[in-house]
Amino acid sequence: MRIGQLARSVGVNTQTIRFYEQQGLLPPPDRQENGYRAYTEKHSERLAFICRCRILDLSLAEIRELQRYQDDPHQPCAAVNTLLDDHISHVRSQITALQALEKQLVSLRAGCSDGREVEACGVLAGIGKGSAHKQ
Amino acid sequence: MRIGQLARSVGVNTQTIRFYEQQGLLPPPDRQENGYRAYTEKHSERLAFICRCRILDLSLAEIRELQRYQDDPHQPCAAVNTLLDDHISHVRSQITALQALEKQLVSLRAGCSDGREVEACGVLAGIGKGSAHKQ
DNA sequence: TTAAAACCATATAGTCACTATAAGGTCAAT
DNA sequence: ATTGACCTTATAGTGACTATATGGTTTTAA
Repeated sequence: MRIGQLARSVGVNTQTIRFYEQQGLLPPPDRQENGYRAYTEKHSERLAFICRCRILDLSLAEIRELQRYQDDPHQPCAAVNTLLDDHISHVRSQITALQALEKQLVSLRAGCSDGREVEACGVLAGIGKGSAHKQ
Repeated sequence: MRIGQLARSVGVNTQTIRFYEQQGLLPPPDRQENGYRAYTEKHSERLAFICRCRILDLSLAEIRELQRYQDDPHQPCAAVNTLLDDHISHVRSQITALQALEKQLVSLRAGCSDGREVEACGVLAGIGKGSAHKQ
């Protein structure tokens, strides 16, 4: 299978596949006589795994770690669970931060309705005062 | 005021201030005889405004836009409100996406408890199957 | 047969908002 | 005289790609 076919079948673009190879996430495939990359079903599965991890918003470093577990399957799986638990708390704290942000933005927005001049705009005035320091 | 004092007073680091200058967010200050940047109160206010916008997670491009409104205060402020409304919907869709992601991760995590070998791990198996395509 | 299109290759630069490093000049205090 | 804190510029690194440039190969159509 050439790179274009693999890309279409998994739904990524070809540069991304080369990028994953360069990053050590996808093993370098054999080459055809003309130098084209020749992929096998194994590559396709590995790439699909990477894509599903990315959908779960795992970083490439986390994916590399999961791959090390896959490649040595007789370890205890506690580390995998820990990785996922950490990722879940990461996602949760992102959600919390964004919800606080949303509240702030909505209250700022409530300070102005259209039809004024910028000079009298409650939104710009609202940003202009208040604390500039992060927590 | 020199760059270090400004940085301390607003709570950013000096490179960030130079970066904002280079990006056109902070006007280039006059220089002392030795070439050191000499900031005024205006700069301090402008920098504080930028910081508050960044806390609200506005992009540098959005901040540049807001500054254009500040610098020409006799326009209608509808554009400011629109910018903020767009930003609020952006934040909301981030929240929604992360909540869906959290659900997915939690259900994946439920598929395994510790004490197994990686080979039998429900988490890795769970990532290994399912769709790899983004919507 | 030839020419266009679709494909493949590598290398390099750009995105965003910084942060870090290198290499050096200036100033106050010891 | 030298240490340390400050300032300067320029350049590279972060993460996960995406885009561009330049050129070779293969397939398809006129």
